[in-house]
Amino acid sequence: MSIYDSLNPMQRQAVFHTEGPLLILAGAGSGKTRVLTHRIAYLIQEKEVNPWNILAITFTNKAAQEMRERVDRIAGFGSDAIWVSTFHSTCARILRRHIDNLGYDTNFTIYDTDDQKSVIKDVCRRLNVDTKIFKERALLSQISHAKDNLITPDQMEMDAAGDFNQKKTAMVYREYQAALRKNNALDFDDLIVKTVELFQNCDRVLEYYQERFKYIMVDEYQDTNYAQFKFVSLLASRYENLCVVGDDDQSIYKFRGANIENILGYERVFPNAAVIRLEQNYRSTQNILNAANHVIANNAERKEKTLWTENEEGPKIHFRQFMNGFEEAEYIAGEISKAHREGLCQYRDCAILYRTNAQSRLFEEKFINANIPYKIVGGVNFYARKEIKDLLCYLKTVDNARDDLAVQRIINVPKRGIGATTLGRVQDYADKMGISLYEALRVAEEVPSIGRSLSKIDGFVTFIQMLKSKAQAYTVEDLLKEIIELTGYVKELEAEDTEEARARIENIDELISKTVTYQQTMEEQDQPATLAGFLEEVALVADIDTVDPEQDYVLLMTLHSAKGLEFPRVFMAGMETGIFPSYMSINYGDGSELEEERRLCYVGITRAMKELTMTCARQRMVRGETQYNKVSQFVQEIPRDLVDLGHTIQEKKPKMEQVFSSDSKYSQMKQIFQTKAYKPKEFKVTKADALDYQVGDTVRHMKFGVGIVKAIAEGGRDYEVTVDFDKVGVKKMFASFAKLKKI
DNA sequence: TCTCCATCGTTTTTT
DNA sequence: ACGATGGAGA
Repeated sequence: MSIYDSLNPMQRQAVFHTEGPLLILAGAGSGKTRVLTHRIAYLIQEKEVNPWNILAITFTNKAAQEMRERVDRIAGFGSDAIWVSTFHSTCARILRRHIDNLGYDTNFTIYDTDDQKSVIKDVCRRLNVDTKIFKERALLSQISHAKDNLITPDQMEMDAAGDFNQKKTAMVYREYQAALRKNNALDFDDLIVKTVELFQNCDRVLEYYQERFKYIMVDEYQDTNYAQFKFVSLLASRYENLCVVGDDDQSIYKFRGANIENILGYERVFPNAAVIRLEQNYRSTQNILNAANHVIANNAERKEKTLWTENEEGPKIHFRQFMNGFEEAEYIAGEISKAHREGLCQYRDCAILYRTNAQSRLFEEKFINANIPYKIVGGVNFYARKEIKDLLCYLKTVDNARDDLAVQRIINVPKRGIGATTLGRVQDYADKMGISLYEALRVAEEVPSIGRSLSKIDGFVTFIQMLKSKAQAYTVEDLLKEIIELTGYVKELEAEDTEEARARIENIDELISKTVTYQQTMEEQDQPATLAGFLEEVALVADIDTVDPEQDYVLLMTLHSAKGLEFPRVFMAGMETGIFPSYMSINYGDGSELEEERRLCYVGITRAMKELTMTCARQRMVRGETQYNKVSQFVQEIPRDLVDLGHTIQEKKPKMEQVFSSDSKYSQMKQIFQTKAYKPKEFKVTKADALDYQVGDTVRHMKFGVGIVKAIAEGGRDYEVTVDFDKVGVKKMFASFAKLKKI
């Protein structure tokens, strides 16, 4: 009896086929993660491959972590030497060691979307490009697409020929790249592009990694772009042990440059590739799978296949139409509440999937009302919050003073009386001398007509220099705390004394605890905890990575975020024409967009294991105006006999008392909602009648660990508890946020 | 230099 | 509806 006996014949074939290129076409729920983990175990145990020689690329950090854990469980040991991570993290790691070959510093900064926008804006201003005609967004997306396809500014300009607009874009692209280089920064796409460039320019480096990664696996291959394809094929070109797993029906990132040709043309690129299909689904009931199969069959551009299952038939797909979005949300909240009360499911068994992030709001309202714990994935990134970005920019400046953007952001935060005029003068001087902004600040006395601002600038420079000198000896945590202390950032917020300010302080505490976690993880892995490492990790996390499977909450997310996940109970909300499929895919494009939406729908349906509910509203507020939408065509594509329609339309006659009670509840709720907007990740309960701990008790906090309660103060809607933690010292927090447990 | 207010556009999805 | 942006006034 071996661990491989539990696999079906196809899965076993895939596991045992270790040499040479292999394409696994894995339908939804066909156990591909199982195949990948067993394959890694097989390589290590039976083929005696050194774990060190294995590279596995996953779509998210969360998937990477899960894969490592599962390999650990079946292979027992050695899994920590396997390199499992996302494309972006993998490339960042390689570049941190070798990017000096391309003339960058190895402590480069990674720019997020906001940073990119600032750079583009600046570039347009310098080039006199009118951003009313050339939208920053459009420019960025064109640049990004060029990078996805490894097109350089020069090439873009050549391709433009006589096209004026295209030429202008190429110009902006070139200038944008120059600005990034000057700041010693890379954007997300650059991580891949520069790694490919590195491989192409430095044979030695390429050879090293080719030898190192003798066995390569890529998950979610249908969503790779050309640059990523180039990256893996360069790596694999020596041994050709490249195993890719994907499903063309689940390709949903074309808008991000994913090239479906990568998977469809795999056999052309690797003529000796073996192809294995996994078509047995182990996840969903027959009804759910049938529905999915019928929907996806409407797509013309696909590899024909039909998933089947031996699972039970299961309940029908529930479909409900409501008068408006409120009732829709209320219904779903009610259903989850009921099922939980009756012990049919835990909260974490349920997920609500929608097309756009904006749709999460209604659910948030109703969930607070119904006291259901939930977590919203996506939306505004934690690290994109103002207070977080400010502090991170301090860290960035300490780490890489060439990052002008970071310096610009913090130079007058908190207010130091250094305004736009002064900054402009220094910037001009820096440009003229060809030095970075920070260097110019250091020699500010040489800047013409700088006047009284000089002393203020000197103060700032001294401050940063002081931090820099401490950075070597300090942990990231200490450094961050020092910055907070000396800038008075938190003090300023405390003085504001608003709900909003308190929420920001909460976020800052969260950031501190993230530095602690980082330190711990690095120590566990026996790696040095560096400032650059922390900043990199922070830049490359997706919100979905922070989902904790141990915690019992309902997950709310977009269909895109749900890729790769599964839930016993799935609710697909907003099944309306114009919402899903989005109006963009209907009005623009050539129909391929609509097919992508349909694949998205297919992904959604196949997330469900036991029960699937689709809902829609007749009337919906979108961007402040009321829309009347028809039922989504995707719903119509499911055969009638698979669907349970409930009792016609869910018409709810509002009773007087309901109007009143819900009204007052709504205003109550709205208050909470506003504070929550800064802390949407945690479920907030209303003030507990009594806390089950008191001053002097020992309590445990999820992140800060064990500590002793020093004080409890009445604070309006909530208790403010002061705790002295063993690890992180004294903290003040709100009882309902902190969820302290007496021990 | 900072703060307040009006105007504008934005949204489909994300590493 | 909402946030970002830019202009005007203090």
